[in-house]
Amino acid sequence: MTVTIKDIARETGKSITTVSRALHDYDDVSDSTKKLVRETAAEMGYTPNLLAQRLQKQRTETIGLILPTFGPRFADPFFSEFLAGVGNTAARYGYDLLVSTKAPGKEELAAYRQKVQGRQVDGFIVVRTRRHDPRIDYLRQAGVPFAVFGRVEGELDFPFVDEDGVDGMRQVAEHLIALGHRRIACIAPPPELMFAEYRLRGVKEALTEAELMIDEGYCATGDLTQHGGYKQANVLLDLPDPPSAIIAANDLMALGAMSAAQQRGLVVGRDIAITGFDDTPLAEHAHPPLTTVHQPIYQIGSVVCEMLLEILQGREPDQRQVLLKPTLIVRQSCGANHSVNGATVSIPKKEAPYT
Amino acid sequence: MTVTIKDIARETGKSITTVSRALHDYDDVSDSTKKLVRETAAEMGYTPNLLAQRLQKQRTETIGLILPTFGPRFADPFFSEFLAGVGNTAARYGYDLLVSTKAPGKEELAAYRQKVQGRQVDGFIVVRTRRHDPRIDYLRQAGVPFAVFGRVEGELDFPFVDEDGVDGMRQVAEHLIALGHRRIACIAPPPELMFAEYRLRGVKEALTEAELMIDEGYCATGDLTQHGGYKQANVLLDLPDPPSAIIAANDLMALGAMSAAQQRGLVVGRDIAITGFDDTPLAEHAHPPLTTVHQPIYQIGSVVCEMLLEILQGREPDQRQVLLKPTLIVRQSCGANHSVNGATVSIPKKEAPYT
DNA sequence: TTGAAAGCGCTAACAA
DNA sequence: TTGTTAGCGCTTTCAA
Repeated sequence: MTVTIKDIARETGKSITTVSRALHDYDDVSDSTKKLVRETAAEMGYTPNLLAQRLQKQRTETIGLILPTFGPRFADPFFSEFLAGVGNTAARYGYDLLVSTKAPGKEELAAYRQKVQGRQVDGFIVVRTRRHDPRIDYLRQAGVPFAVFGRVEGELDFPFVDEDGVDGMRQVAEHLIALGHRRIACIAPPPELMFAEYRLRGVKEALTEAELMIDEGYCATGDLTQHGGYKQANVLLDLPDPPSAIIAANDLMALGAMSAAQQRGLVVGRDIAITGFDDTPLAEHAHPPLTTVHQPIYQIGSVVCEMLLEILQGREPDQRQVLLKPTLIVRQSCGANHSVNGATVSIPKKEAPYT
Repeated sequence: MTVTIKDIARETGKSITTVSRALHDYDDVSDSTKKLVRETAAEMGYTPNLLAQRLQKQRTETIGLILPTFGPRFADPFFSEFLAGVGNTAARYGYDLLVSTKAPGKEELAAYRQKVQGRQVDGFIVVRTRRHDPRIDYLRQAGVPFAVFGRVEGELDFPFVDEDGVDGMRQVAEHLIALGHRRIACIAPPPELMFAEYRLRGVKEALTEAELMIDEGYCATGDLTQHGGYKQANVLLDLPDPPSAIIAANDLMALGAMSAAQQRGLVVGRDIAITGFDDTPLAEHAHPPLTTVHQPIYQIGSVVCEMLLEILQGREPDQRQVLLKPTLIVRQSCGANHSVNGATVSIPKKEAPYT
């Protein structure tokens, strides 16, 4: 049924060994036999059985990616692009990508173990790091190669790519402060996520420098979904002294916050400023378009995958730890400018909308 | 380094065969040896080498999923949820998921071939079908098991799950007609996609029944992204006699269309009706919330995966061909109702906004 | 330049 | 109830 190396051997009258070496272009095989072997292989439609090759080589040429899902409805515009970055890079190196989805927790860790011990992957890509990340602890201790999108608290002795969340959020907060905002609230990510720390810190640093009060009541925590952003924005807007600007920790929550504000009849970009983080395609086409921080997510996927692959091939990656400087993308949701059909018009802006 | 069955054999003084059978709970092994073997296996931290098992069994216990990407920026809120549905189901059956991303075309087909011939997968899940789908032709001809999300033109002799796009779009169009709309335009998907056919047909059937003219100029084609929806909506709105309602073929394009309309100062849900398809979480939190057709994407992923797995295990799936009846989700973007903080209020609606 | 033989880790037919 | 043996498809010493 399927053609094996043995069939080619029989067909050409050569030995299995010779066929194998001919196919791999060893230089101790005569050109004539090489030619013969290759031609018959092609004729017979031979393709190597990767399983057998891998068993022999003790390498799987597969990298694992276990996506942490939160809740059943896992519609993240973020991960699909990341996945494409990782996948395309892996394919370029001839590697396969083994993907699964698991909510953070025991089962998740078990999935890592299982893939390692079943020798199904050569290494892992880890995403969405937690402050103390059991996945990284495990991989480190087990000696399994891995590369990470994100950082953790404590020892950063592993290869990673991350965006500089502190810097990104500083830019956002400084921008809002420059626009005259004084009552700036934020919707933070779940605190166990490492990037929550950075993004929050960026906001706080900017506020402190501007000598603005940091009110704990102004800092809500959302679950990174639109719904979460919506709920938390409502909490903030219900405060006796509501904020004039809301910094959401990601685009999805910003969108939710926008819809909460709009439902109250507020005009986003005039009555209230709202900003996001990630610059997903959603941000550009939101209404109004969302001011946010750009994160080259496809590239990040690509680079983190490349790091891992270099390591797996025994090479030293160009850079082992990459911290990307993010770019602030100013659109209309913060009221800084308002572009209609390409023209930029400024919008009447109140200094302190609610006072 | 890693523990194999041989190590256990040596340790227990049993033969390799006995160990293997003990671990698999064969009933021709004495309880005492079973116990002994299992305990030592556990002690030594044994986990089977799946590669070896699979080579022997000639089954990979892996299913392939090659995502067709369109353009570099592939942020699809749709696929991640689908992926979760497929992935979780596969995991439940003990199957792995091999994922890659390829733009439709030669390389894509080559990827299928390579995975089949390298015996890396037992079967495939195919998504986003084209009218004449070379992937399905190939898999059919190669005798590789597969299950499909979507249908194709011609012979439907394979297992699939699909939503009834005709019905879904009929519901949308009929709803708009009932609301008094007479100038209904649509932004269709790329025509090579099979679901374009169904969704378009649904619209046309409803319009024909209502004895409304179907103007070719009223049917734009978008690339399923927000940007595409934005561009095409602008084309439609620039017409001398612009539509009073725009039916977009998916949520993303609907969102883009909304932002185009809003940029012109139109109030969506009052001056113009806009509808989507998919009911991604984006729809619910759009501003205004988007009237759309619900598609249980997680479930679809789960069911299509289950079908394939049943087939791979030699069983007959419960249902081989599933056509889901979609549900119309009426929100505010079509002007039918307008819900504020849970209360439903009707909005003044113009019969023919532009006349 | 080529081939025989061992072995990657496992399963399964067969014999004992 | 257990062990011997062969073999999945391949790579790689080692000898010829």
